[in-house]
Amino acid sequence: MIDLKYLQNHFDEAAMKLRKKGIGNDTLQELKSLFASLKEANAAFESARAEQNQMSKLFGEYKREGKDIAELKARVDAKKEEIAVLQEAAREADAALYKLALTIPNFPDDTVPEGEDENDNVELKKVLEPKTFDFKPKEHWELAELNGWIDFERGVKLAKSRFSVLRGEAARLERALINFFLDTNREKGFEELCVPFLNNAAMLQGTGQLPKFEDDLFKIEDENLYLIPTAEVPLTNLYNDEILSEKELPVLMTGYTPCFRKEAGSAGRDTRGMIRQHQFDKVEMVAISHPDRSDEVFEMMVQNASDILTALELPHRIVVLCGGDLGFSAAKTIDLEVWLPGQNQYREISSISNTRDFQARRAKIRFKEGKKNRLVHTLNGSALAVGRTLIAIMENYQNEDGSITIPEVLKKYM
RNA sequence: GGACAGUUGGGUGAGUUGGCUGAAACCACACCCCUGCUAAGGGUGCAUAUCCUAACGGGUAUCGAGGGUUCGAAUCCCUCACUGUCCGCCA
Repeated sequence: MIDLKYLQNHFDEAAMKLRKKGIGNDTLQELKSLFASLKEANAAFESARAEQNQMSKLFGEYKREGKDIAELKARVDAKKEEIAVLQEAAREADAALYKLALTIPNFPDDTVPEGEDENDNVELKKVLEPKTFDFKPKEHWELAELNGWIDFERGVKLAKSRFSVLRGEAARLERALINFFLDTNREKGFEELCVPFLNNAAMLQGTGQLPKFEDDLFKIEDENLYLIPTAEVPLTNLYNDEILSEKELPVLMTGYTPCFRKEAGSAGRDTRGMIRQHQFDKVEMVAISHPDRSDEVFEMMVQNASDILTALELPHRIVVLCGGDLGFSAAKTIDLEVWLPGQNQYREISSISNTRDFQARRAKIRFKEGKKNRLVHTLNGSALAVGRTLIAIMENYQNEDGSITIPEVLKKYM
């Protein structure tokens, strides 16, 4: 959630920032006035309640001294009626404010380029040159079929479309990648965690998936639980409603989880192959950082993800997302896009974001700075998306006969 | 799933004949003093959120969550959640 006081005191600045994300002034004006209404309603309620509390105290004294309480009781009863109305008004103001506030995206950093969509993202650099093939490289689904690696049909039978089954070497390679990613992250100082794959609504709200993106989530019937769309949710919310000590920062965490997404807005996109599935494996990095040092942590995370791709000898490029392509919670996002020779294009394989204090405010993650509590910064990033790495390996390591060479660094995991 | 017990501040843990307890005590933590060496002692501060104030300070809310009784609830009642133990089932 954005800082409402900042919105109140620096409206024009705030509005300018959110324009990058396509939020209009009207919405912000409404938010600002809801905030003002809440403050007003609260003030009225609280002062009335203060009077009541005052009288209640007197009540005790009167009784002890044996005074007549009839008149006092009449007064306090009248006050109570007044309070009931004020309290209800304050509650409504609160509900109205948060209903809107929770749907407002984070402010983009000033360094985020302007732009509408992914076409306006800015490439920062390329790492490793795409390899040239002396034959026409195949796409991963052709290779999957040739090698019997992915069983799309039976995945659909077991669940529904956009589910698939990895078989044999592919399943082993998937597992090898998970281990390789986790080991690498651990060596960089990330603590490895194994977390629940179902999280409750409060946690999903903490990281920003709820209330606005409920349609993208798989929900468990009759339970207040959702399948996680990313390990960012459990890892970040590990410290939900907690106050850390300053010396614990930064908290660096990594974990492997499957991720579940309805891909509701992506009907028709990437229907062929394994690029966009309802369930995919991912190894995630999450950092809880001191707010003054989150930029360094961010750089480190980008570097780490890039290093992993380099170790796998996979050509990739590093792209900074423009305002229009930035996710809801992110202040800044850098994507790593891996080269897919079969598709002849770069495709996203990692997305690393600094959410600044946006998630911290929602999830109430703070740290003690001296005597005061201050919101932390939270960051998350894939290192890496496992299924897409598998695809990248298939396409980049393919041989003319359709066989696939196992990358050197993975051999010890196979 | 059944039975019983519990849920208080960073931790342990008092408080359950309703008001003087937002919360004793101890531990941890921070700062200061003394002392001096593989220690110890003394002092002060220390829940969260929010509002008012230049500040001092004060208001409001929160003792698992929500609701109720009452002038007034951590304390009484109801519902739910969670934890523990025993039983059942189970990887």
